[in-house]
Amino acid sequence: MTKEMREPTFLALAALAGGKKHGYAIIRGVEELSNGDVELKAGTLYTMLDRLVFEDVIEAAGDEVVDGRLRRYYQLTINGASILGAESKRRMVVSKEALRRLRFVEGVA
Amino acid sequence: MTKEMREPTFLALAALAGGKKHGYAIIRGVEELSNGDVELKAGTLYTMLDRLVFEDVIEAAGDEVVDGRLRRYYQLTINGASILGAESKRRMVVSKEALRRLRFVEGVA
DNA sequence: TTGACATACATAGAACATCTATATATACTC
DNA sequence: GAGTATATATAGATGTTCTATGTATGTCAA
Repeated sequence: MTKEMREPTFLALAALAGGKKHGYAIIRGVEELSNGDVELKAGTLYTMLDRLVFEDVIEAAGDEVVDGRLRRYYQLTINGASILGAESKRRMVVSKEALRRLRFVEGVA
Repeated sequence: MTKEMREPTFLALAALAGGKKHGYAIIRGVEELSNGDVELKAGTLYTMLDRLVFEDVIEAAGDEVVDGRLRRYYQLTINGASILGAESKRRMVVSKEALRRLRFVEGVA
């Protein structure tokens, strides 16, 4: 099967879909995208960024120093944007179908 | 954060949204739901079923013997249907937003 | 009749992303 | 001086999934 993309990864990539961001901004972006109910952990994020760079899904997009603190920017690669697009579409199709089926069962949705 | 629901679990619950199914039928259902690109492994499924019963997301729905082979049926609980509904809606919102953002960046989607 | 494949359930151990916890450091506010 | 926000980083624990294997029946083709 196509390897599973886990939720925190999907949300981080979705956060980057709006343009380049540094790590901490991705954490904020994920929080915003999920209406506050997903708080990406720092430990998860920085490990993930290394992995995604290695997999050519994202790439470094310049460093910056603001208030004496380093900001390391990242952006989607072409490949990464394509992967995120495909994953988003796949998720929409399955989610829609799940909701459709639930409505046949009872008034759950 | 709300605990992550992993992809195989989501697909299995979506397969059950259409009504009760036995284990092997869930594997087929997931394959169908994903247009053949996700093959839920037997080891994953039977472990998962035990876990989901324990968590009150699904429940046993009767055993049957067909051609000398046991079929153990499962169905969503009220709780499980509600969880699946919420998860599906959440996924749709995020996926839609990701696609919207990608279109602003370039013609990827 | 042997071999392959579909059906059907089950368990043990490995792999791996995420989580918890911790560390470092600056700036602002109470 | 304590707490919170910003910002990155690493070590170790957790837990779902994966790989591999086992058992067993029925069907179809070589």
